[in-house]
Amino acid sequence: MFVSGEGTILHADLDAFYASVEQRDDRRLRGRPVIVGGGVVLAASYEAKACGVATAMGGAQARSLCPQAIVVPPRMSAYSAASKAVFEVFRNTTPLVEGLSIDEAFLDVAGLRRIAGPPSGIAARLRAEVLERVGLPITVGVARTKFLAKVASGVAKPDGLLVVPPDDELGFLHPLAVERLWGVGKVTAAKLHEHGISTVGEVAELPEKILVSLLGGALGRHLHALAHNRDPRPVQPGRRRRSIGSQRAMSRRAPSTPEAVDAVVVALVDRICRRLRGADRVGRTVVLRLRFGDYSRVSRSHTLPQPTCSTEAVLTAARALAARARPLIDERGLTLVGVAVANLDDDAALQLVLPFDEEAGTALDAVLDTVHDRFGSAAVTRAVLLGRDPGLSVPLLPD
DNA sequence: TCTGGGGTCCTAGGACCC
DNA sequence: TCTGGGGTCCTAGGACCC
Repeated sequence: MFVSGEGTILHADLDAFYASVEQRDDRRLRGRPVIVGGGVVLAASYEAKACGVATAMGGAQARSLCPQAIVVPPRMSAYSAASKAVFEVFRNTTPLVEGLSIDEAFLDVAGLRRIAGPPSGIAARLRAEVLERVGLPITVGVARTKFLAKVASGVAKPDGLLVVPPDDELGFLHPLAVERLWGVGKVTAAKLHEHGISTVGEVAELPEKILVSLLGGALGRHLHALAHNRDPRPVQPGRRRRSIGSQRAMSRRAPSTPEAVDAVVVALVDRICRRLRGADRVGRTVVLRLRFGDYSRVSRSHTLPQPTCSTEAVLTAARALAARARPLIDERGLTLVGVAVANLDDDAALQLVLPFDEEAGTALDAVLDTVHDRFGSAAVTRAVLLGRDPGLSVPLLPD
């Protein structure tokens, strides 16, 4: 495939997102090392990163590396609002926006050349606009493929813009460390290092078969393709979330009695189901995730016959899973509980059609009983009855 | 130095079906 | 006496990402 001119895919990535929001909102933090989060580092400003502080690092280690750092508690609603504002700037640039997380997205600007000029100019204006409207620094990578655009923004960070010239993509890519490849983490990097492979170019020299035998089918083929700069994935604006979950750390000191675990499970399920209803989503699989004192983890899951966003239905399943895991909890000591609902369905409204017999005065009660059983009491109060004959159709409108 | 909270995707085995 | 080939769904675990 030959494409002339610059690539048309932008990867836009906010720099040290949470920390940048804190610096934006409190001028005393500007230019100084900032750590967001106490127990572990959720985000570190570039001044803190210069001391060696990294995301997900334990708080004690971070403070010893950077004693002068200012530690602030996270303000999730502020980050969420900032993210919304940034994504609005993205969508003003092009409708083809694929969000990857709260702070990064792909933008396809292929169709904009006539009205907005070349991608490098669009990218420069995008950065200026995010800074002006939201007050946050953002790095943009521009390339012909998503993968390369993401690599480019990673290399250009912080507060940078990097356009990968289409006629020298491999020249840009091959000298990079394998860790730059999307999908190569600690474990995979270690396996590659064992075989004397440390750059992308060295990965490219390996036959696909060898990579597959080393890393498994999907990852082997994926890395082989990426190392040769093959990435046909289009920017997908419509991507939807596939699971919604919530988790909470448990105190090591307090014993995780069944009652204590249940209280956490109830709170998590309540939060998740509110989010499900708020997003007009329903799910079928309930997953319980546990982490223990020895850092081992397990998950237990159960798939329901019908998708639901009902707190009661999800809670019943989650409680049963917790009961199954009880022996492990007693044995290893609980440090984290998570619940997730997966197998999400896009349907905004569910329809339930039941036989309706006008003669029998209990027909409506029977329908509402069924609605209650399947979707919970909130659905009953929202059920709108439509139609008469031969069935009664009840569209359920979640929150 | 022991660690948050939110996700994605892949693998592998077993049940079950034709 | 011992057994094909294909598929789907579910469960559990693991690696990885921000």
